[in-house]
Amino acid sequence: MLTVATWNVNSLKARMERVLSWLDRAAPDVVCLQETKLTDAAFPAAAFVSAGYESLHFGQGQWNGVAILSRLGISEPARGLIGEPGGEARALGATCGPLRVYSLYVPNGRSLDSDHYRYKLEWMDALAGTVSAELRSREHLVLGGDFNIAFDDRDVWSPGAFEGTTHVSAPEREVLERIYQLGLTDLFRVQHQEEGLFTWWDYRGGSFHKRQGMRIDLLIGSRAVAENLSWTLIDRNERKGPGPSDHAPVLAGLQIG
DNA sequence: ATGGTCGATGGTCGA
Repeated sequence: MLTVATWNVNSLKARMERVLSWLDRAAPDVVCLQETKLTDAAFPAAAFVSAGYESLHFGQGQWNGVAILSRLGISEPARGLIGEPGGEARALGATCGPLRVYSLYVPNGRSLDSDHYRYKLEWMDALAGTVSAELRSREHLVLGGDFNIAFDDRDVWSPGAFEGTTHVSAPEREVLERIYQLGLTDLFRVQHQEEGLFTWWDYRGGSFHKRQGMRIDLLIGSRAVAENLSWTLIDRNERKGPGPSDHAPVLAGLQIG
């Protein structure tokens, strides 16, 4: 059994204590982290070594920043996507044992009429191209990330509340569908079909306790990964207690390796 | 419910 996970930590500096205790408890083999908000120089690689993980980090400080932790070795780093717009630290690829892994922090989009929304769609185009290229040589591909897209209405607490906003617009859902059509699967959704299973809750207004969230953090696997999927879960407990990220980790168990 | 919260900052902005 091989466990992969993704978690938007919303500042690794602010979250490090929780991340280390979660690693100890959840014992994942490969972890994709997003929003580290660190420079590469400030990334706490030594602390992860002490916890048993090799790591790669692609950061810029202040905003964005993605990392991969691995207990299965880590090699062949890819910083950024093929033809990626923006030049921000939002995508990091690595080979971890039998898996080719990407940690992804998709642009938020802000609003449907903003340049940042167009940037989001262009960024997703670059992701589709990169995935397509990776699939030519890799059988076992896993994308873990904060996609900032709720693929269908089951993935938001109130479809009415999201009308006219980002995360649910048809172009966003279509570009994610294009990635699925390359042969990839939303690993959590294939096992859990009900509505109201979320990975992100706004800090404001007690959203978590009101169960008002979105499912935007995804583990997406190629066919060879999906065929060997054993279990998936959202670690809701990590959204509780003092000093949580606004995102919960998502985990998957694979019968690989 | 456009934010009453966070985290980057050290003004406000981004989510």
